[in-house]
Amino acid sequence: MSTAQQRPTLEGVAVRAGVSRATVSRVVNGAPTVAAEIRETVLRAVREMGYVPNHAARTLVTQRTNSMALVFPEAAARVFSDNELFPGLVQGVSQELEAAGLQLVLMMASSRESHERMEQYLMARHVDGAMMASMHGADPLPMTLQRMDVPVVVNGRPLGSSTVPYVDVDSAGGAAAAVRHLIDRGRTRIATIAGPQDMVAGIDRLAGYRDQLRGSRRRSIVAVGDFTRESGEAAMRQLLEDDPGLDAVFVASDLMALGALRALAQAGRRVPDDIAVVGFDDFELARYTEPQLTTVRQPIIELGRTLARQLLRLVTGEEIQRALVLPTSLIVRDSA
Amino acid sequence: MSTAQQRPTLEGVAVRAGVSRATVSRVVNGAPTVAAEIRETVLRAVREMGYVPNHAARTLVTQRTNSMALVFPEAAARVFSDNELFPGLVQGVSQELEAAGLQLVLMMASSRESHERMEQYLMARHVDGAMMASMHGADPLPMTLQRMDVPVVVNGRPLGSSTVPYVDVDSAGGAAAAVRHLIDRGRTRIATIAGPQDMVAGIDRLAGYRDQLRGSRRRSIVAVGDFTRESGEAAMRQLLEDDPGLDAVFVASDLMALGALRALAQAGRRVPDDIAVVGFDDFELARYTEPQLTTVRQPIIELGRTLARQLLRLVTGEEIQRALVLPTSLIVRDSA
DNA sequence: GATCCCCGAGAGAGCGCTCCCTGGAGTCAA
DNA sequence: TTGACTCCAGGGAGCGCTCTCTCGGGGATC
Repeated sequence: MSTAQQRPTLEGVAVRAGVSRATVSRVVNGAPTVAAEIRETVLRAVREMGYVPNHAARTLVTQRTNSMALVFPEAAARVFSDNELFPGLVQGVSQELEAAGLQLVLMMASSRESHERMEQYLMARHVDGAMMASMHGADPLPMTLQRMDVPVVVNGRPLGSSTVPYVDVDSAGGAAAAVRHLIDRGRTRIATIAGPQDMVAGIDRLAGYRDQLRGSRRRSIVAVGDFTRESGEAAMRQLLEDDPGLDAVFVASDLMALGALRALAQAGRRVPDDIAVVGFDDFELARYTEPQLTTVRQPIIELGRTLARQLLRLVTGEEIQRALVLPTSLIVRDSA
Repeated sequence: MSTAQQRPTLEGVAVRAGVSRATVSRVVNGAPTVAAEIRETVLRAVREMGYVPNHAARTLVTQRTNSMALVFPEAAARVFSDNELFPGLVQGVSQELEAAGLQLVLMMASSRESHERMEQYLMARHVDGAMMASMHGADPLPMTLQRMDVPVVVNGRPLGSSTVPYVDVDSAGGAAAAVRHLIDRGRTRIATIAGPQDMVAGIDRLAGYRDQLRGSRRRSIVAVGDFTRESGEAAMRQLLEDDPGLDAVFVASDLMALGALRALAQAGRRVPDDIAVVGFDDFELARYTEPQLTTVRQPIIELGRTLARQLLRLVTGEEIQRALVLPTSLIVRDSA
């Protein structure tokens, strides 16, 4: 029943324009060695017939697929923080690829075996390159791909030894800025609720806090959470108990800051009057807390774009810096 | 410098296994007409050489690309509510496609011209089918694709006349359930803060509220917002002013409910004691409000899966229901 | 006016795969 | 034993495109 929309081919256009297939190909691909008159004729035929090149045929001979993969390995999407960052990242990547005329293939592994399928797929060069996001732990896949000459860029400094190029945000710098802000506001006893110490973000944010505090000859007061609200609440209670004289806390994620805010409210401490609070991430909900949360913003869309741009360079064989670190910025609202 | 990883081809495997190309093809594609012994030999060769079929070559002859597009037309990603739903939708779609061995091509239009590029791309059958999400207004693209025999399914009941199959969530039912819950709790003067009336979600949620209220012979009290927190806050203030005797409000989005909560706090009304509040969406932040928000949840991952499943059926030529509506469910927390 | 170039168009091979068609070998009934 | 038939493997065409190579013709040069 289907109308069998016979798509026009190069051949068809060639016949209509009264030239050879090769000439049409030249025109379509913008080769300079075509007489203006003939080019016009061909373009008209292309327009009239609604010709669009067959992607598969082109890929078959050029060996380029004109598409890039964005990979989220292994149930990454479970974590709320990933979910929050996901849209921005995709948007950034998407913008950049679109500008380059490339397609985005999204791959989310949901199980161990799909992880293997992904590996196969990428190794088989079904895409021209891959970006890997939300790397938890030390996934060997990026290195494997690199060894097989598949261009790959990862999001976030890889843990362990790795020579894969990456793009990250300046977690340490952001944390330092947050602490500096607290110091500037005259706070003297500044604690932190750190993130898990097996994740780069957790490690770097704590390091930034420590460095800045050390620089100003104050002692650090540390509790560790796991980036969830509950853990933030518990950590805050602990801190209050350990050191009731606190007048500020830098919390390594907005979600934990939310928990901290609640613990503080329950303890009857006013924010920011009694205790100043700074978060990290600038999640949407940071604007909806009471008081609104001062926090560190990551340039998430820019991160996506940079990821894509680096991959593009890699694919075209340009030299790239292995590490690219994007600046974070302190968003001052009401909580500090 | 590149090691020029000569990927093995069917031919190579055939030589190694001492059979013809056609036979290898049969084995790889699981044709039943191959002797067990030969199959084994071939499979061994495949394994040893790490053979993976060339996707482009296969597509060229079969005319199937083994990939589906998920399309977000025109700057959809601007809206927070889309951002919140985006990850779940993608996850659902992705799960289902992965199970079917298909790839997901994500397309986000960022401008008018990219909208055209998308149209070209889809019409050129670079994918086997398309899912369109976040349809704002009455985009003609789905109908155009349908006319060109490109399988397409949209998310959300299309406004205007359209014969394109869609999957939606039961907004009206959810709203009705929310109102019923309020009635059951003994509330008598139940207002609503509706969403924009040029969006299906806004329309349907208001309709559900009205129907349920009419059924119980109560009068409806309506304010209209635009799904933002600010509009929710303003609308709540308005309602309070218009009808100080309110004892419940159904808010058509969690974000607006957040605003309403704030307005109520400022007006010194206690929730849920003085006024009960029910939201809609079950965004993550609904769990972090004070008090925690009772709200209507949409099965967002399931929505994604269903979207993909419907498209799969469409592509394989099965008959499908044009409209599929997934149930919503009331999540009772503390605000009502 | 003959020779040499160079520019621009066409011919043709082939990318890796599927699938139709052919044909050989084996099976079974007559 | 033979013919009809089945079963299964191979041959080969061709999907739509790119790209190299070839070749024709017009202008410049002597």
